[in-house]
Amino acid sequence: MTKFDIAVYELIKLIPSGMVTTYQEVALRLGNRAYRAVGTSLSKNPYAPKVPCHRVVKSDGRVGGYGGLKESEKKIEMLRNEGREIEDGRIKDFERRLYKFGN
DNA sequence: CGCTTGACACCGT
DNA sequence: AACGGTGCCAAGC
Repeated sequence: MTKFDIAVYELIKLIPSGMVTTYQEVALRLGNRAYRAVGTSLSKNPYAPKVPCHRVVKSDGRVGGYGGLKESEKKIEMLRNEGREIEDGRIKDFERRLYKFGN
């Protein structure tokens, strides 16, 4: 557990239910381009579901990994339960559902 | 230290 | 559109 991890978790807790954001958005909000590092931190997320890491997806609208796996139906189902429609691993109307952190 | 590994992103074929 | 290579940054060993 590092400061970086904490920072990531704190940001992700701000994502409203039903919204999603990207690894890139999180990294940019932290002031760098550590999107890979963001994913690494989430893969170790000890606070699910307090930290809704399932709401963090790839910048192209694809769902991405969850639970330490590259692919996860679990993540998709959770997003569907929040109202997102997902087709073939990709969120429909992704751009419109994207939550951006103000700086 | 230096090298490798990711729940990623971007660019050129 | 699909692939592969390269860049990015924190962690682990």
